Amino acid sequence: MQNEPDTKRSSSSGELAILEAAEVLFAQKGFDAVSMSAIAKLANTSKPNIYHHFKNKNDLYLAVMQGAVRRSSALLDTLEREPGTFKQHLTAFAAGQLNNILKHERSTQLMLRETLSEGSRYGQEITKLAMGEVYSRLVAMIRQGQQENEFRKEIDPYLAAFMIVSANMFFFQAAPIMHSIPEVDFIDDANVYSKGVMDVLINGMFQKGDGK
Amino acid sequence: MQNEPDTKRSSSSGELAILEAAEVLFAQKGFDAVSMSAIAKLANTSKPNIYHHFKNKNDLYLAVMQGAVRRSSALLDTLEREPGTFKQHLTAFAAGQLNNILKHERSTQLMLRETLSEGSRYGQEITKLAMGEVYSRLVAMIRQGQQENEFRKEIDPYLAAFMIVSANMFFFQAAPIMHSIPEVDFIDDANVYSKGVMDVLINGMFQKGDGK
DNA sequence: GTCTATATAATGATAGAC
DNA sequence: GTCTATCATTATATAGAC
Repeated sequence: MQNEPDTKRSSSSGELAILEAAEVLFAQKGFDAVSMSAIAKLANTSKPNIYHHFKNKNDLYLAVMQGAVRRSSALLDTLEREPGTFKQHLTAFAAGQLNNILKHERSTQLMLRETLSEGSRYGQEITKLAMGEVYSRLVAMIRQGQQENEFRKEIDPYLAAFMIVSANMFFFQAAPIMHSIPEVDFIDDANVYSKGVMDVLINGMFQKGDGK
Repeated sequence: MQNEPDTKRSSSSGELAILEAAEVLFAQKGFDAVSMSAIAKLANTSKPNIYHHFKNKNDLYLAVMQGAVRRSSALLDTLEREPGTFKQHLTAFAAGQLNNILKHERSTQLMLRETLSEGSRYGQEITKLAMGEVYSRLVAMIRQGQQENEFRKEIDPYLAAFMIVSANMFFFQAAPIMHSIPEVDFIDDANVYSKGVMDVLINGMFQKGDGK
């Protein structure tokens, strides 16, 4: 029934099809622009069947968000222990997170939508958790770099981490409108982009002799 | 104030109230989540009166977008000719654009929404124009810095400009969910943020002796 | 230009058969 | 679990009076 296991759902076969269809449509058009009929149609089922699995439209949306975020943060763990120097570590993490974003573009789109909706459907809390996870790891890495005297200590690690997340998120978000600018070639290759970004950022944070 | 250049509408008194109300609501909740009744109520008028001034909901939305973008890009001109060194110039421009974003938050919210909507209401074209204007100016400035041997020549000016725009846009977008993190203080002051960001970026692009 | 009243279609959600 | 049929509500949009 539609009771609430706090982290997970039963995920029967029909339920999965509904969830998948809903995720596609919610990511594409946003919560209000998607009708239950459209979801039912894409999931090859009927509207009442959706209501059999989910209490209402909000409940369905929440389930979609939770699934999306859970999938996104899973891959993050594999990036935690990377070999190499400190700078390589940070660079690899940033590139991995960007690839993660692009791999789960529907989840990302959903999360970005939430940040723009003010009186939100508590999906904003979920977004905060997901982004906060990435964010706090980045902050910790940069702090460590400062303690090892690799990075300038006057730099706010929260701000530096924010710049990395910002570059990754906005890459995803602006890609559709950047593709039409012919001189911009980095937008076609996330690895090229990430390398270029981290080159500037790490160089900018780097502890060196000459003054600024 | 409402002197109409060329392609603009009459902007009678009632029309302005409708446009303003629509902009507020569209920015807050998005196109589909806003009803004509709600707009009429906020504008202190009736629904049929909106249809007297605008052909349909899409037409109203387009008018809102155009007005928003026109207002945003107007202030940009004043930033073009800033005194000081090259680095000061770039820093001032970036800070000015961020202030511009925050000053016209409804316009910005509308534009960001457009980037997330795929089969969009041709408002995406408008967004591209508005962002492209800022973007191309930044690219030109960075290029000039490279020609004057102030910035490293191996850096893609398009990518560097993108990083600045990205930092500014995402600052605006993520502010709501960053405010709850107590250690993050830069989010409360756009000038502090912009200064920190440009410090890292300019330092990262700076041409200096030691290799990377 | 602005309104009341209304047409028409689509929405979220339910009842109840199988 | 899945469906057909239907509810009440709300949406966009129009007709026509003033």
